[in-house]
Amino acid sequence: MTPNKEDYLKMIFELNGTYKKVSNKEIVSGLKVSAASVSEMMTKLVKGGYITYTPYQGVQLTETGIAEASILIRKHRLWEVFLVEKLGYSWSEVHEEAELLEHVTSSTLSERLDAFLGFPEKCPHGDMIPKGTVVVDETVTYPLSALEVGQKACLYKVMDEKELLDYLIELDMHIGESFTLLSIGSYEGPIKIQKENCEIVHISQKAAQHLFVERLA
Amino acid sequence: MTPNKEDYLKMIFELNGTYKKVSNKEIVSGLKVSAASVSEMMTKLVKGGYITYTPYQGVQLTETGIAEASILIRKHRLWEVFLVEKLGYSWSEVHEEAELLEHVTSSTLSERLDAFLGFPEKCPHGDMIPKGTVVVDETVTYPLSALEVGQKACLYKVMDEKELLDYLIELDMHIGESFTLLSIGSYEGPIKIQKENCEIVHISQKAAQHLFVERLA
DNA sequence: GATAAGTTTTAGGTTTACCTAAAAATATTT
DNA sequence: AAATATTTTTAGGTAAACCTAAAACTTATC
Repeated sequence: MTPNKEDYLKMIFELNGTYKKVSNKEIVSGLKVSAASVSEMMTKLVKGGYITYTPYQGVQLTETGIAEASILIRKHRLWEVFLVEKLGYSWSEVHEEAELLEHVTSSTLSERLDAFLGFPEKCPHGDMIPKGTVVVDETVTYPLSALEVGQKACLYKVMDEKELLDYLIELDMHIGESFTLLSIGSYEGPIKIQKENCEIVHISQKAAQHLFVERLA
Repeated sequence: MTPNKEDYLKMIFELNGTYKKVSNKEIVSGLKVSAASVSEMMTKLVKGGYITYTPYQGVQLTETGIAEASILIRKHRLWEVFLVEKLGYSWSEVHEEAELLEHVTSSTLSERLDAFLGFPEKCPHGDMIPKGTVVVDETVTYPLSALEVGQKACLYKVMDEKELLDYLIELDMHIGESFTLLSIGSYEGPIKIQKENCEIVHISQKAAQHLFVERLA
């Protein structure tokens, strides 16, 4: 897919480069490029003032870097809302399309799109849509796998990964849906939850690690 | 802007490469790249089977080339409709945005966009939107500059060029608008036309060469 | 603390777009 | 037809992404 500077910045952002150092290794697996390419790009991003770099330690976004990444993420998420709400895409299909659209979106276009969509707060996966270049505080969430039995929670966001999204559609689970954790299987067995309509759903441990929930009273 | 193969094909199409040979020179000015670059790209397009090339004579699109170009033009024009009708752009602003969007539009996306827009027939500049890969016959039009005094005509399409489009907005002229030609100034003087609301408009000869009209009875 | 394992960097090369400048081919003018 | 002008091609180079393989550095293990 040939990521460019913008993609690197976004990846660093997604790996929490806003508040901690991110290793080259993480970027390598995130973008599926060679370690050499990452190393080379980090040098360029330092020159551009987007990141600070401690060799062998990792990179962290500067203010400029955070702003750049936020703008891109904003565009990405606005397109996702558009694709789902206006064009009838399912939320598991939108990521790849948005990935391409984001890079050719002028600021004028993103502002008008935002207005057209009625200034949405969140993308279809439940992530906040940054306003301007300001990074929005995300709600405190936990992986579903970290909950205790009996805890009531609400599905808040989902890692943006096609297979996982398809799996959720199969399970008929949606963002914003509340449920109570019934039991956690041993030996990697599935987690059992009960939805508000009393339906019982079995979720693999692996998926549970990528589903983020808000604890409810 | 760094045109790629798709842009070259589209440019050849727009220079009527469907039914006649197009010179390198024309492509040079159309895409604002060096003659060397055009020459190099033509070699590649021949290898890909998109064009036939007679050295020093010019290029012509093959069936494959026509199909590729039509798909791209379809995407371009659908985006233009979207930008004007849904996002409130004026028709003089949409070309550049659509130019970028068209390249990142999957066939799924273009089909869904088409449906969302209600299967429009024409883009905001009055050009037909190709359906699938089939090239649609364009209505027979003439440059406004070729009309005779007294002829009634209808503005059908406009060369997609920002300055010209802005000029038309200034003159309050719109696609589909009917008028009668009153007089043609000598010494490159303006052409005078009378709109249906009786308003009289003066159009420069230069603009008149880039405005295409349908003759009315 | 020495060895092994893992990570990052450097070195050297590829691709695909671009370019300028000069050579070759064609077209036009005298 | 010869000279001039225009257009196209070729030759040689740049830029920004990529890569593999080997060297350098850091961390973990024995």
